[in-house]
Amino acid sequence: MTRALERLNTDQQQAVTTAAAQALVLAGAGSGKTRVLVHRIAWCLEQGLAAPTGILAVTFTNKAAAEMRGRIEALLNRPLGGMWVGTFHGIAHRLLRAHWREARLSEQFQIIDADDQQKMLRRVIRGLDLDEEQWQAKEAQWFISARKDEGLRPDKLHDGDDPGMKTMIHIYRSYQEACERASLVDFGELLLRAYELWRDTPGLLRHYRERFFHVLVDEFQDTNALQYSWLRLLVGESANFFAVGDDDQSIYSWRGAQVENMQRFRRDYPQHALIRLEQNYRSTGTILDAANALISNNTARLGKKLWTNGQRGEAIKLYAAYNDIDEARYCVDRIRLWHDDGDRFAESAILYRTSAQSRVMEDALRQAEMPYRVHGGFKFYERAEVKDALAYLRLMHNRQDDPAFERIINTPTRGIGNRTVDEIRNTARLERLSLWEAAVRLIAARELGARAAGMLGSFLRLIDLAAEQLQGLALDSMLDTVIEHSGLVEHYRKEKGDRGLDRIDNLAELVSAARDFVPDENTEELPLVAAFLSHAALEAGEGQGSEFDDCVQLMTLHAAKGLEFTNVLIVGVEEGLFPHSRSISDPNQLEEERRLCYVGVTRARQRLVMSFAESRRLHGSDYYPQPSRFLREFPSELIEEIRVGGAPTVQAVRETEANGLRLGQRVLHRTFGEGIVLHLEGRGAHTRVQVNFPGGVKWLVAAYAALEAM
DNA sequence: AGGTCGGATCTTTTT
DNA sequence: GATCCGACCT
Repeated sequence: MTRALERLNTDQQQAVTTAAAQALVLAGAGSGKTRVLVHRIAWCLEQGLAAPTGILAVTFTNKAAAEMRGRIEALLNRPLGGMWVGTFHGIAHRLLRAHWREARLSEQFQIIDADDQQKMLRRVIRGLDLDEEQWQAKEAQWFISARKDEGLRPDKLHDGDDPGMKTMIHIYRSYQEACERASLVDFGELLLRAYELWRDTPGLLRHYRERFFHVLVDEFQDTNALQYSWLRLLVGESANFFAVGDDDQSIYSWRGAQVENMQRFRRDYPQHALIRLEQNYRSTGTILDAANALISNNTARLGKKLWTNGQRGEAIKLYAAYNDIDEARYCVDRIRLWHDDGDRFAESAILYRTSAQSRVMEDALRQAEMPYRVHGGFKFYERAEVKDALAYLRLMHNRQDDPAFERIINTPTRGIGNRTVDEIRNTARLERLSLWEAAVRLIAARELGARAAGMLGSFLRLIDLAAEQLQGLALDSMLDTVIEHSGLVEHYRKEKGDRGLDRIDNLAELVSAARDFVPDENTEELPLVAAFLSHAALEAGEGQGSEFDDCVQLMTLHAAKGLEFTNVLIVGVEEGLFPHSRSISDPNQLEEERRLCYVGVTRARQRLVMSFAESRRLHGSDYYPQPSRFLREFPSELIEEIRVGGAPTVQAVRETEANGLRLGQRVLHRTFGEGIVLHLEGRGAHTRVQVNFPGGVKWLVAAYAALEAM
């Protein structure tokens, strides 16, 4: 009996055994999507359709890649044996390392994270003598990343006689030149280079096409234009392409993901098999009915309806809180009851739309002395002190690494001031040199004051000398040496409060991370230092440990995708917050918010609680939001409303609507013209409406404004 | 060179 | 309300 088909339902078996070269699996939440992918691989191997070396499996997150790797090995009961399993970025990185010459990269190239990228852009913008108010690094970063995700280089862009666009393109070009000079590659660049590598090197493409005849992609709905082109290039017309995804869980369009890739796949591969996995093994019937009803309000879906053989389960609880603090208290009470009934804390998750909402929850949890863990937020390798120490290592590894140079030139402070650094920057820009080279030249040319030259010289010597001492050391001793020579520990010791001590602890943690570091199969060919630096950039690492402790789980709805919990509480289900005010006026963004809600609802196995507050403190002032429109999209028989104070019920909101006003509705005003309703506040004669008119956003009292519905 | 103060900003953030 | 940034002061 084949292991590949063990414990699969008929739809899953159909997907796993499909004879079609290209298959698109529409896998609903909780329908066993990763399972199907893993079993598909086992099937191909068992049937002799592929050798391990012929398989490439791609996902988005390191976590998902690690899980996939583990599950494949467990199912096959042996190591991967030459299979490539990784994230898009990890695989792209592996290709670029293997073919750095063809990719026109330096052998020493390093990866910069979003933070370094932004700093670099700030420098570029300054160097171009542009007004930093008008040309913000953040916006330029967004622009450049978006263009790279579309596969566009500066010379492929047209300014359309728009001076703003012209400048943006100019910034893009200058930034790219700066990266090349410093041998640096940002996240988008990894993908774009890897794509161009294949596109422009036919021999290489042929090699990989012959090798990877089986390409499998998880979370296909999250691919961007470039990732799709890259896959398409590899697969060509005839290779096996197994894509698993769920259009209803597409929640990353704001960072370039294109659900349209699912339709594109269907057009590009007319012979494909389309398989739906609709049987859900996770949630109760009640939860699935709610999820189905909610998502049916979206248009342009590929269509899918989840069902289960399981139990109906409890009604969904909807708590109308007096305010955000009351909401948090309710959540804590609720979790306490579940815990008393025997659920572990870790089986309960609190999900929210924005990270800012975690604070009130944390306060309540701490007060109740309930253990909790906040997911997301600061990652280990993103901490300033860790990046400082790594910057030393990076600069010793590659003197052209400008962001590393900038980061540590005066950290810890060593008497090299802004004037000197500016001088170096200018020289670097004018002479097209790296900062390091510019510094060397300035000293040689005696163009600096004696004091500055002395300080700078000793900094350069410090790096050179330490770099020499590192030769032949083990990775953790290297970091130990670097940390010692840099004087970082002394530097942080001076910082007041416990913060400095935390930082020193983290440096020690970095050394032990280096000691325990084992490259995965995507980086094992590299020198250990390079592998470690790449690892630090590509895998920022979770924040604080405690992963195995029994804690209540707190995270944003985005971060919850792919996870499941016995008990889920979705809080702040209010207009303006969820859906977020920034998404309300755009129908596409609104649908994405609804998908986000769908993702949240389908995380729950047994029990789902949603809540909204009558008033909420946000950005330091009080808001009086309406319950979210999403709440009205759930069939009322599935919901049990819980009300303590005088909070408005969803029923009351339905009455307000009966007055003819609805959120998102087009209305006509005698003097302001046509607009869209953004907010509703209060009830009956006191109803106030916020409307987005062409002339700006206005608050009106509904009773007087005589708005006409359109 | 480093500290302090005022002002602007405040969605989500796989890599 | 918190944080991040830049300008200004010491």
